[in-house]
Amino acid sequence: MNIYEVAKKAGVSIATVSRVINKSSNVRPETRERVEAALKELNYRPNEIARSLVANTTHTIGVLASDVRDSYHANAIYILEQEFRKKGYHVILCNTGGELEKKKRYMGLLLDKKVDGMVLVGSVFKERKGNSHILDASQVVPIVMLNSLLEGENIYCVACDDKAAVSDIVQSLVQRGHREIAFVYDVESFSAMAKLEGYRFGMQAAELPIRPEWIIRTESGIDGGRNAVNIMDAGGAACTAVIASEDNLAAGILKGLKAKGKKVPEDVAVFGYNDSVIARCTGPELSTVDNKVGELAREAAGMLCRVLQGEKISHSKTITAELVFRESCP
Amino acid sequence: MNIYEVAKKAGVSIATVSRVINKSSNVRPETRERVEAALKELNYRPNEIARSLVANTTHTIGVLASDVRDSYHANAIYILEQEFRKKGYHVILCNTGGELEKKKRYMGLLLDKKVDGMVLVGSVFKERKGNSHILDASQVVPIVMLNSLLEGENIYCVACDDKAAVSDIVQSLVQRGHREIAFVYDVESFSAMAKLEGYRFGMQAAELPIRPEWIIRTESGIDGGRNAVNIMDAGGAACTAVIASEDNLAAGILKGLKAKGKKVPEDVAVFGYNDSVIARCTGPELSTVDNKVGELAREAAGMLCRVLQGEKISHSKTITAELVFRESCP
DNA sequence: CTGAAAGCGCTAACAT
DNA sequence: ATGTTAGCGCTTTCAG
Repeated sequence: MNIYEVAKKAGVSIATVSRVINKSSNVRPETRERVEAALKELNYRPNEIARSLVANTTHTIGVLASDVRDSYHANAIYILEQEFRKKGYHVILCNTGGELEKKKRYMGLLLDKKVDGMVLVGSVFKERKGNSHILDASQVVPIVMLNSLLEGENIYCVACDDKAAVSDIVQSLVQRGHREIAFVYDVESFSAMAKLEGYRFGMQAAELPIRPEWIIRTESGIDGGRNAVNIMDAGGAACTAVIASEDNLAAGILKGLKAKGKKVPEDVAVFGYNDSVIARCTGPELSTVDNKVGELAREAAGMLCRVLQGEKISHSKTITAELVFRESCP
Repeated sequence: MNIYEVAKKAGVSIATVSRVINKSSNVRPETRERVEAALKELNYRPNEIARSLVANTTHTIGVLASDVRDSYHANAIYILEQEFRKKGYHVILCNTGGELEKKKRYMGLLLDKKVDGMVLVGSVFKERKGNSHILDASQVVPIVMLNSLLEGENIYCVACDDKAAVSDIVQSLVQRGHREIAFVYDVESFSAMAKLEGYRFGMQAAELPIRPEWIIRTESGIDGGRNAVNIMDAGGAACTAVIASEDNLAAGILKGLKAKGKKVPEDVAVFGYNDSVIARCTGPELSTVDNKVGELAREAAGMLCRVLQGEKISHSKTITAELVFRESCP
């Protein structure tokens, strides 16, 4: 079933069929009707691959994330897909994991497939050094980075101000009388580093000393959180509040504290990050940070679409997070 | 940058370039080297769109799920993407939501884009009646249904035996002395209905009566679970155990019970479903069902790939779930 | 072993 | 207003 068959059935040339399909230029109403009848009868649908080849645009966006299973990524991807769909774009999803090689390979494949643009979800995409693959790809298609920052002609960034958010947490905790506050994180991502900076900044702003044992790096996940409590304990780091860089870490911390007989929030206040469903499942429920992933994703999709339409837009946008207070730090 | 430029640089015809790219037939080593040098030097990469057009295959799979934010779907999609990637396929992701119209539209778009096959994730894709869009699409490309069942020439199904799993839960509960067991669910999906059947079957097998107040339909999510407790309470349905069709419902049930001063598992035992991260975050941690979504997804991807390679395979495969006992029902 | 040329299904410039 | 035709970038007969 192709355009030739339609043309034959309608008794016109393929050019005319193409015209009515694309609602372009002038076609005599009479002819148009004949063609539309043929279209309907044959149940014709244009081959998008052929269209892509000639139009040199696929209406497809490549979305890279390290791991969709992470709820932050899942949320971002959901919104991205919805928004792009509204604008007529498909989304090719790629789970790159953390390895640089894999990210590079994926980006190459997406370019081969002629995506119109890319969105890199999460701060793992900002490498400590060597972001040349991103720069290279941006020579070909526009790239939007969701929650990391990278400068480049054809690169656009939307990020949440994680530093400010954590600094705000510290301030809130200080107001509640806390002076010994720990910070727990897992991976050394751009975003985790921003949060750590926020912690440091907040402590300094409150003129509080920072003991090195209060900054704890652990494995990811609940077990990582639980383990962080052990590390803190072993280090003799008594503290009355803990800020975790992820809700799941905080959930583990809750478990760890409970195991040590500490009450939350009476003995120790706990803060998570992301406002994921986890924060509402734990007992006590977690105070956390709503880092507005939906808003970021909506913005990211909007930016990319505007760029694709040839608009000139600002290269970066920051969104402010919001603290959510629940039982673990009322 | 196209094959013509490479040909020119190497001083050969485009046919020869194509041959070395595709490692096909005989090319004189000497010529091959010249071409490979040109390839490297120009940093040439074939245009996959053009290839797709002539090959009539895109190496792309459409994956439809109602909502990636759901951790079950996210898990499925992660594995699907990984597995397909290994075999050289890309994945176009579609979040269809629950509406039939949207599902139909998406399937049409994917066919237009000439995907090589589709995977429908989750039991929302099996309609009560009117699955003609799926049947129609299966005339064009093979379709794999992950966790629902539909018969068709070119349709393949991988499902978890949810009925058996819930029936097993009931049996376990009965062994622990429970006789008054409730079942809580949210949407009336194929899978939820299978679980409900399992509940009924299990109760009957244990020769226990089923009171209608024990079967509760509520909204989705934590609040739905919490609400289910109120409904049960209002209905005067005293029971000593509750089985939820989803972990998040179970998490809500835990909260609801706590609010009513009931202790879990002492007063009421609670079972979730999915073995999601939620089950390990709650206090007490949830007993739940590991419904092997990873295994299902791996199997689904494997089946589709085999079908695409022309293999004849069985049209359906069932995977057995596993009960996971934690604090809410030790 | 290599090249010329047809064709995948479509759009768009150019004729008529 | 409509048709003819030349590509888009590639693979694949078919000749040589």
